[in-house]
Amino acid sequence: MSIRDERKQQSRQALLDAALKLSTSGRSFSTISLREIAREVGLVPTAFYRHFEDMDQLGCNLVEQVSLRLREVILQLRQGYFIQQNAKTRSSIELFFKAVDESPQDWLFFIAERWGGSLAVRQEIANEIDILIAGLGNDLTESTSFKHVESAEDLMVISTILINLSFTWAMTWRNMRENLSSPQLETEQQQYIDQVTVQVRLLFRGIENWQSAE
Amino acid sequence: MSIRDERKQQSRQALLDAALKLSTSGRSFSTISLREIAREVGLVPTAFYRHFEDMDQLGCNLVEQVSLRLREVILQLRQGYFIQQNAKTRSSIELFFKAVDESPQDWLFFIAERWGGSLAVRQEIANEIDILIAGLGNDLTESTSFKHVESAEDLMVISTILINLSFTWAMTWRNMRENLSSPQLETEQQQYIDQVTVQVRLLFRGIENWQSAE
DNA sequence: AATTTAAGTCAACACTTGTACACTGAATTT
DNA sequence: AAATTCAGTGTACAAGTGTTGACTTAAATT
Repeated sequence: MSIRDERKQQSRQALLDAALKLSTSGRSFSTISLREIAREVGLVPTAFYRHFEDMDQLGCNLVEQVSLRLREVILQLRQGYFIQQNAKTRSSIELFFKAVDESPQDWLFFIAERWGGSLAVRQEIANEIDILIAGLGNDLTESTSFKHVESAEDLMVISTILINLSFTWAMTWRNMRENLSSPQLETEQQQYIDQVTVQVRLLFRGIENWQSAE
Repeated sequence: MSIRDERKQQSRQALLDAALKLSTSGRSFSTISLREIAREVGLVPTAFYRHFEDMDQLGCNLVEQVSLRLREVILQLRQGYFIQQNAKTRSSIELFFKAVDESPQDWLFFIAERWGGSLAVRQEIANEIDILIAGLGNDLTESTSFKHVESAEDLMVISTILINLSFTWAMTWRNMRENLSSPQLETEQQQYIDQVTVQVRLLFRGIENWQSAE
């Protein structure tokens, strides 16, 4: 890549990073301005247009980028769970929250903007969620624990539940960090992990006793 | 109530209604302005301050009002389900979507602003969701289907799952209406009702086979 | 070495925004 | 009947917004 292209790429990435940072610091993507992003990066407002047509386009590109990272993380979580035979539900959930804490901005942006103010961004996220659900659904197909579930559709249903609930878990988890001080936080977090563990166990209990097309 | 108070109340309600309308027409609450709301109502911008300190306060009052209506609807759904003995899951879900279609703005606002741009609104909604969960949880305690579940906490977990999932259902339902044309819409909706029915049956299958504190 | 390309700059525009302040006039109270 | 209250008006201002067009200047191409 030429020097010029490389520098352009850097600026472009800086704009995306700034947008992600600003739209996950208490406000939402649709309330931050083109000028704010440029200012954050140290560029003049008009330079924005050298990289994106408008905020919507930046938003869509940001979703794409964030989605790629989330897919990677979720993939690892899936493998961690399905590969080891004696997988404990609780430790998997702990890993999930660890993943959320390692890149909270990705999760916050993705989940908050799912029903957020920009139509273009919403649609992009909807597509991406379909892919996430399909991916997890595929994993379930190959897992031994669900061999008795005959319908592939039913496995997609389970995947849908898990993905959607996981978004609520992630947001609730992050909200705790924002609202509680450090001594209280630890115990509340443990309690929440317990609670989510019960949620998942309950769900799996349903799958164990499931018969397709009843 | 005096004539003056009555008129004030009317204006106040008009402002709240306009805010709800504007923040559920493709954009979000934090992107609409005080002036837009006043314009929509037919008032001068500064008249806004006779009713609310700022947009955050209006937002909180709006959450309060919307919550009250949602609580009422959910209460009826709960009674409809628990009172009749031969309650069918599918018809209950149909009733749920009917409720969503009857006041879509309430659901859209409540769910979208749950992770939206205004901190004050977010906190108000969080409180309200806790109440919704507790209410449904109480109902479950009294239902014969769940007598075998000993721990009250476990019932709250079920309630939490149902409430959180229901929000996703409502939003997905509404999105279908926005993205599809009328011939396709009907069949897609039926399919989605089927899908959600499976989700709920799966969940209940889990509860049936549940044992607390395992 | 001369020319072209294009990321970033600069100044200026037409708008919208929240809010302060002094005002009007009908409903209320005295 | 006179005085008061207060929802709604009108003007004004400083600050922020998206977008325009003409510019610089270093990198890339010829």
